[in-house]
Amino acid sequence: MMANLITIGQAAKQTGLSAKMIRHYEEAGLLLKANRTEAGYRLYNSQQLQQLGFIKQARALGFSIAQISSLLGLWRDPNRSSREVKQLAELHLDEIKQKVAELQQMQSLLQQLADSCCGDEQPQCAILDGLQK
Amino acid sequence: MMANLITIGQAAKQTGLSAKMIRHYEEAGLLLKANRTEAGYRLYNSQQLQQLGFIKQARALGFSIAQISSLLGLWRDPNRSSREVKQLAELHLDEIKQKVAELQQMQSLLQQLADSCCGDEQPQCAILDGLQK
DNA sequence: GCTAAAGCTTGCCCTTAGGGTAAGGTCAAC
DNA sequence: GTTGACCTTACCCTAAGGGCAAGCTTTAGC
Repeated sequence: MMANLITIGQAAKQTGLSAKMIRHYEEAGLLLKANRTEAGYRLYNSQQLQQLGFIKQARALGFSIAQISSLLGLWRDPNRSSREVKQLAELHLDEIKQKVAELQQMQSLLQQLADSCCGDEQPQCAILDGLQK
Repeated sequence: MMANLITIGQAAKQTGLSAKMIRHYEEAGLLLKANRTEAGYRLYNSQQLQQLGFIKQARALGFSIAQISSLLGLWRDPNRSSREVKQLAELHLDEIKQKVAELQQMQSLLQQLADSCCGDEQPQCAILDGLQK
């Protein structure tokens, strides 16, 4: 069995994460404590690399560390039901939708103010007036 | 002249901010150091209340403390040009638009994954498969 | 007048998801 | 044998506050 173990810097390059993130995920409990060399260097195998990739994808979709912890638990659980996974995903989807709505509300109000400000050399400014009200 | 000075708790109630936020804004330099009673209690007048209202409105539009510091500087400056204000607003508007775009991208990808997950009792799950790839 | 409650003060730790830096140990190449 | 690249832990920093503790002040009730 070719162990093919790599250090954290290699793992970082291969996954696109930073070494700092990988240590952070370990400390946060997403990963089991990595094996170490005699000198204390962390060592990763291909399975752990795959988990790191999973985490990266989940982060890219905006899942929090806590949510990813749950997702990884389901991922590792052969008795999971996809319903549980979908529930987690839809909860997060709702969070995203709400954030989008909030931001769009801000955007709309701010755009209105900006549109009504002539943006010239005069001190009179509809934006400041709007904030003052 | 009826001074009409109020303590921080009253100011908080009247502005809808928390006392903690008001102290935070003072410490961050948005407000001049509030006058104090002999016992050290902060006192606010109507002008300062108006500034707090301004800050609250600006926060509601998503401006950061640093941006609000600039906005307040312009607000207080009789020689300002509305062009400067509008520039700040449009910079922030661009930030918001970018954030919306990022979130909508996440939303779209996550929705696709969720849609392709049947969400039943089986362990096979398109969401986990998608995160694994 | 006394006392209890409510309000104020500062100071410290906590949150998210890491980034940055320092001091020091380790490994590989030359 | 030494230099440079890599690794380790530990600490402080971010934004915008929330929460709590210890202690002082003011107000209200009796």
